[in-house]
Amino acid sequence: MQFEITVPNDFNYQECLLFLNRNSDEILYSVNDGSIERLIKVDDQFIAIHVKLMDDVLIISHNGQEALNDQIKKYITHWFDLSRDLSPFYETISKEKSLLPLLNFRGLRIIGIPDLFEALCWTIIGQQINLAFAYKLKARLTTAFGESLKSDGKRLWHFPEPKKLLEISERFREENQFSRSKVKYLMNTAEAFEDGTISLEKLKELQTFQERQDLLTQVKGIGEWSANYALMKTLHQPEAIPFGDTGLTQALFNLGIVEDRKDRPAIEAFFKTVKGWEAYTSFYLWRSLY
DNA sequence: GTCCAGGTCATCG
DNA sequence: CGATGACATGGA
Repeated sequence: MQFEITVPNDFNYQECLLFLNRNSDEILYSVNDGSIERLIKVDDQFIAIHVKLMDDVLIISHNGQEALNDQIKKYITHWFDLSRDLSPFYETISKEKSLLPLLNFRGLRIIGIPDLFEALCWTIIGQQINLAFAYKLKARLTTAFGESLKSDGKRLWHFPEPKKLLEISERFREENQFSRSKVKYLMNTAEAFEDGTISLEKLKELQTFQERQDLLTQVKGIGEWSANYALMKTLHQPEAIPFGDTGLTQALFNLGIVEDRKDRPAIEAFFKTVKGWEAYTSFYLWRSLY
């Protein structure tokens, strides 16, 4: 099955691919010759999708029923944040001299994580270790507990369901170099999904950013950084700022926006100048690091 | 060996 | 409250 998505203004496929391709240990999708493959879950079914760009149109092919086209389109739209008008963002950063370098990445969109559970687990995996190692850990966790499907001779992987992560054993932890706290936090999160404390629906029902952050940080292991990261990547909340992020503070320092990377008030003051576009500014600041 | 990495929690004063 | 140490391990 195949269908098309017309891309919006200010969409740069190459910039998005560059982000997707930043680590070769990524296991949840693959990028080859400008096309992307991924195993996604829609309507409780696992569907292998293939995305490429031709003449400003995204061509989506998949191995599911035609009836799923709408939901798959929704998934892609969320993943690449295609429904956002970025022109006000570029206006905003154009007014800040220190942010002009970010205009080089015009057309880059926040690459989302449509699955809330995956997003939260990814934040836990990434806490306090370097990204390269984090990708390795994610791959180990996924191949041990995730779902997979063979498509064109290649195995595609889907992040584990909450229930599966409750099976993590001490032996797995040791053999795969997870710290005790990471495993504890992952299982806390899995439990919160299993018992209904946290769900995407519940999160969406809450009206304010603060309420949403509070719900997520109820889980031991999800702190401010993790909650805000998930709100940025899964709910596309424009005001989400990953405070405490080392990459973010590094980028702010590099651009001469803060002198002291730990100066939280200075960082908060800076973000007031990009109000409504805090998440996008953060994402572009990360982009400025490579 | 040292330092840091897309943090978080518990425990102080 | 804000500060501080523990946690845990790969990679530069």
